[in-house]
Amino acid sequence: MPLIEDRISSGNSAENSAGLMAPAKRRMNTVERKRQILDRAIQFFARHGIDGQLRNLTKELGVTHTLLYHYFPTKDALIQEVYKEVFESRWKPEWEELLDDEKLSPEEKFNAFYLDYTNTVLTYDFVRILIFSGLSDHSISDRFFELLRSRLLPRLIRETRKYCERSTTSKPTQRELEFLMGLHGGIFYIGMRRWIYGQAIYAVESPNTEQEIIRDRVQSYLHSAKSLFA
Amino acid sequence: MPLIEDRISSGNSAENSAGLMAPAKRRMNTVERKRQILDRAIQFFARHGIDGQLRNLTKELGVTHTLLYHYFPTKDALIQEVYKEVFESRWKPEWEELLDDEKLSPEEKFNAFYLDYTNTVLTYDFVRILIFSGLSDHSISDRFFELLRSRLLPRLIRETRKYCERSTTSKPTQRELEFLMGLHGGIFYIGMRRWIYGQAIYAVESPNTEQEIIRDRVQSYLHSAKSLFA
DNA sequence: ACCATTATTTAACTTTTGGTCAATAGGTCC
DNA sequence: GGACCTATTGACCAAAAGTTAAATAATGGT
Repeated sequence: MPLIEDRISSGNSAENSAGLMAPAKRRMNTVERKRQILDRAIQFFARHGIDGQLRNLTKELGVTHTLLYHYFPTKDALIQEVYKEVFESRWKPEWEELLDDEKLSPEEKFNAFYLDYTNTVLTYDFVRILIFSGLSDHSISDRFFELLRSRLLPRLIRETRKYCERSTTSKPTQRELEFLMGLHGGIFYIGMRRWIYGQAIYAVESPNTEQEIIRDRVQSYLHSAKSLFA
Repeated sequence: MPLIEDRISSGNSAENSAGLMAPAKRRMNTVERKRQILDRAIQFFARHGIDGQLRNLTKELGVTHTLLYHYFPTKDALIQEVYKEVFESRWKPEWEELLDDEKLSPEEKFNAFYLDYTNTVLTYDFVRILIFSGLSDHSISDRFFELLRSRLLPRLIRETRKYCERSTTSKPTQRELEFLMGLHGGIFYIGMRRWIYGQAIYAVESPNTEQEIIRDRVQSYLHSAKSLFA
């Protein structure tokens, strides 16, 4: 009985009543519906964690929870697809190209990389799902860090050394890596504060300030590296 | 039926069978048992999150899950007490005294503070429960950050300015605070990597290295502050 | 040694929740 | 308009998990 009301008052149905969209398709084609479910599921599990209930998720979609089983064999399968989707859609191969670009200075690379990294990775969905994953089975976080460790960190260390005018041949030391993780973690912490702790960060001055923050920190990191590893 | 076996094979009962402890008290006094439950609950919820099941928690204690209701009215009440306990037991008023100590240099204060902060706050229980709280109702994280914001950050900014030989009278600027959060977040990230992502950090060289890491970062922060806010 | 107290257990209830399956009905093709 | 396909639903199940109430059994005081 309450189902009908829920359907009317939620999701696309509401928008329909405003006359802004095409009338509600009672019946969607498979690929479209699956896409829709997956998109919602990402938001949903990012907000409620993997313990969120399927009935609540489908309520947002305006369908019955049993419909999920038409598209995904089990809840866990759905979650794995959410993980995969979030994970694969966020990692940018361009980052590696950027850091390898011969025309840019180390400083420019750091600034450009971390600005884009912030905008891509430090989103509500990604930060929360990454951490939910870390808290439970590590299934996302391990893969993500492996990419970080193998693809990005070596390049960042190399650029750091270039900036310090040191040889880039030898293997990164523990100390160099840890110092870099200080910068990296400090930037990730921006996402933590915003999406985990719910803090409003530089709400007013916004877009410009973010760039300034990153610039300050990158500047500090590189400059200090020079004196620390001289 | 399986209950009996569980009780025999788990918790203090097992230790008793080895003859190492006093014989199992079948019956504990109220305050002692409550303490024991709370301690276990902290570990338990830190590991499994607030969705961990009471039956599993009490299994670790070697008692029936219904016994919990003799000490706590509801699961949520237990969790609130866990939150309160973890929160109140970790905050050290001495930090404020340390940062106000006239005999120490800014650099010494930063090093001493963050070393102790790391050892006190960056523990398995605290980091995970803080984040579980942030992910759900913010009940701990808000209070913790309020203390941080009102008690610690102003002092840390003041010491930063002293180090830079600037006036300490005016209100901290957004930019100064953000730069400080870079240091702070980078250090908190050590706990994240260790207790959320399960990464082994400087496992071999251990205790000394931690100090070195913090020193490097503090050094970098203060030094850069001097040139950034000159 | 007995009694009152209360820590602890046993059994049972309720709600929640992932999952199944047969029935319904929207859409398309002829 | 009928037939076929399949998206979608409704009723239902079983296990999980929080909660309650009554029964049991240590313990401490007299």
